[in-house]
Amino acid sequence: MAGPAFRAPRGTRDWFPEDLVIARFLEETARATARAYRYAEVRPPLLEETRLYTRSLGETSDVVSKEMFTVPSRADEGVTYTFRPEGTAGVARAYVEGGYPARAPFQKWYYVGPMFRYERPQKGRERQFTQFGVEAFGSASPRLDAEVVDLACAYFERLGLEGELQVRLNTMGDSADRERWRDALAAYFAPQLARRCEDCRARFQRNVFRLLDCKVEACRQLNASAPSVRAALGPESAAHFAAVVAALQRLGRSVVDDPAMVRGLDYYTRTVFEVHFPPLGARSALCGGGRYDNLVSEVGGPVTPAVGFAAGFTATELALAELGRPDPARLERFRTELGANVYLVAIGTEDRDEVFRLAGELRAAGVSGVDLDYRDKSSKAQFKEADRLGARLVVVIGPEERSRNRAVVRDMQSGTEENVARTGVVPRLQEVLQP
RNA sequence: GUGGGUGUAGCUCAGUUGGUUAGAGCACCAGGUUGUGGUCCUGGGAGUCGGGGGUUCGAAUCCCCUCACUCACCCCA
Repeated sequence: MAGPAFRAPRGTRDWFPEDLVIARFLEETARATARAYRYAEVRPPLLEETRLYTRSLGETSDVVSKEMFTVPSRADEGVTYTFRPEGTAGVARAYVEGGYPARAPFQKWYYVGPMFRYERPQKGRERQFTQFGVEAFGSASPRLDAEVVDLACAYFERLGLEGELQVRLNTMGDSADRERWRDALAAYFAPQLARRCEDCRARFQRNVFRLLDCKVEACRQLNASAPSVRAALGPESAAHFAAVVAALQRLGRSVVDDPAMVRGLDYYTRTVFEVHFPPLGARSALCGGGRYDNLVSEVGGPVTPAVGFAAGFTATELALAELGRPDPARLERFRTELGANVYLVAIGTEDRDEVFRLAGELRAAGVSGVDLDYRDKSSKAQFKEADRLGARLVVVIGPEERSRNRAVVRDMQSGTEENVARTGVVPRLQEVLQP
């Protein structure tokens, strides 16, 4: 056979029913966790005007400079749209456009859905991937930062990654602090560029903060005495950071203070954090987030403090698979839905119409997972199919049953059969499947 | 964008120093006598060996190109 004529675009994949078992687990756990903290779902479009991203994420960010899926507008010359590479900018735009700043400024929202980045695919990274994110608008309280971090942790715990989660926390300061820090870093790094790696020299032009998380050993040593953001913090930012740590402690969350952690997007202010699962080694980061007090005003709204995070399903799914979590029993519910509850078997060709009619009655009565054979299989093969689909019950109708207006109901687990009146089949099945 | 690895049945793979009709396991389908699953047995369908070109009497096997996938770097979820 020749290869398929069409393939899914590079970096994308098809989610087949059996793959959706884990995807739905991730998604429904996300919804349940968000609900526990009273975050409500929001669904902005998958595309936004390109300039929303160049404006909010920063022209020099990698995402904007080389990873956007952009399409032209057919109507407006010069306007382009971009498939969302992340969720926060679009949600912030929707928050403003929906009029929330004036009528109900405090909002706790979450979203689950696909994001797109034009990158070279590799392990744990795709061009289309799903993110679960939360955004809380309208409060600068450090307790809200703590709640968001706590929610992120709770999510991973509910997924089965409990026990060894690590929260790494840092602050980027407010705008003024950040400027001071940037200048200090530039002044410190400039004279040592010759001794640093090529990537660092490139980063120096693009984003000085990024030199801090270089992995090259020589660079790391040079980083050890780099000016800390803490020295550049004004009293308010310093107090905020301390209050976030304290609030997290009140929730029983201890954090790792990581002054070298910086995030790639321009909109972060003050709190930034990542949740890691150290047993995963190099790829231990499960989610990232932080506070973005300037973003809402950046996209046209009034100055509005906000904080949030986003977790990628790809990395999380990988983590779960590598660790053999969660317990398979917890996925059983999703897997069961792929199979049948009731399978109807027709003995002879002339019984098929009656079986088909019964299927209609059962579905109309609200019984779920009702299926039957459509491929003219032998009765034996029909039973085999029922077994493969995990049917709890099989209803058999043959010439004998039809002539006497009866049907046989077989319990596939015990193997016991009972002969019931044809009119009693629906109530009987409802009764058995009820508990 | 830069580098490495891999491409043989639906899936996981084998295929000896290039030698006749390319194999296994799983999966799938059908049987193992009259209307019944899970085990077992038998049989079956299915691959232009990623694609193209070259070397050779002969290529899945050697060479070149190309595509795809994959891993790493950059960056990130």
